[in-house]
Amino acid sequence: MKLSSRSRYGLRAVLDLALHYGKGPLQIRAIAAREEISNKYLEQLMTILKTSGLVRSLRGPKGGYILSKPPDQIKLKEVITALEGPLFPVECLQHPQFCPHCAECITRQVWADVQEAMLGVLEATNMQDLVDRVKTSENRKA
Amino acid sequence: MKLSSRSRYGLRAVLDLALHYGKGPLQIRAIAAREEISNKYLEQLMTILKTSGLVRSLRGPKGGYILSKPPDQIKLKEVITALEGPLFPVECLQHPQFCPHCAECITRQVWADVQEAMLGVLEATNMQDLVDRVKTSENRKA
DNA sequence: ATATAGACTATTAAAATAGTAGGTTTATAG
DNA sequence: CTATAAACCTACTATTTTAATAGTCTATAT
Repeated sequence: MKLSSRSRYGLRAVLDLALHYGKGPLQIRAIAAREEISNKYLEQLMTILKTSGLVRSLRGPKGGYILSKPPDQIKLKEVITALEGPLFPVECLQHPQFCPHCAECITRQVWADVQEAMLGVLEATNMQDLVDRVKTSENRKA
Repeated sequence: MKLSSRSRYGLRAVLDLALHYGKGPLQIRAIAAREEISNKYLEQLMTILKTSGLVRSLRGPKGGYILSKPPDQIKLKEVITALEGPLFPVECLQHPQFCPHCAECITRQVWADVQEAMLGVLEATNMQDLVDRVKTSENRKA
């Protein structure tokens, strides 16, 4: 029941982009350095995020990546789903035919409750919320 | 972010034991047949549950497994933790030294929120709750 | 032109997962 | 006392996923 590094790194990269929203593109190299992720691995994550439509890329010198929407319009759920795939704790919630017991399975209801609890958090929070948290935490420090 | 089959099967096995609580031991063969799990694989799961103290075993003919406490004293969290290991969506929540950014990491707070939401469900529900749900769902059918 | 930066394709080492196989021990029923 | 039922124990294995790494190709700003 662990999240992949893909999602951990990816969310940090998106937060980095959100912190720079409106200030031009960020390069992989810069993000990777700040977040201490391998250049090449981050490249793959950015490709995933680009395919999902969350970020846009600009090629060539002075290129890089930008968010395709303002941070307050990006729910965490979108980011994590893009990176991690559909957020089902068990296969049978997504594909009932996966298990012949689905119709009457009581444990399946439990997993539905768990899923709902998780999604509740990820739908209630957007990238701007995280940006704000970063800024207040930086003020506290200063 | 998927639960292992270990946990899915294991919880179903524990629920099976809970449904028969007080009526003597259940054999692996019987549980495996009802839940459509391989005998040998279920055997491993029962060993895990036994090591964690959730079930007790009786050897020899007419032996089998029983819950070591009444169903209303077994929270789902105990069962899942026994099978799945500690329920941390990211390593750095459990071991802050895992990542050098932990102190100031805002995404880490998100994962803490997600964890709290999940654990909320798993701590609020016990095995007797599931037994009750099975019984009401059976009554509805009849 | 040329340097910069993303895009694409392939490979890989390590770990986890979901089993399978087969023999050993223990307790009970007859 | 002996046959048998059942848990117990050790080992193996095929598959998948993960987290990268490597190298080449393409677009573009200056």
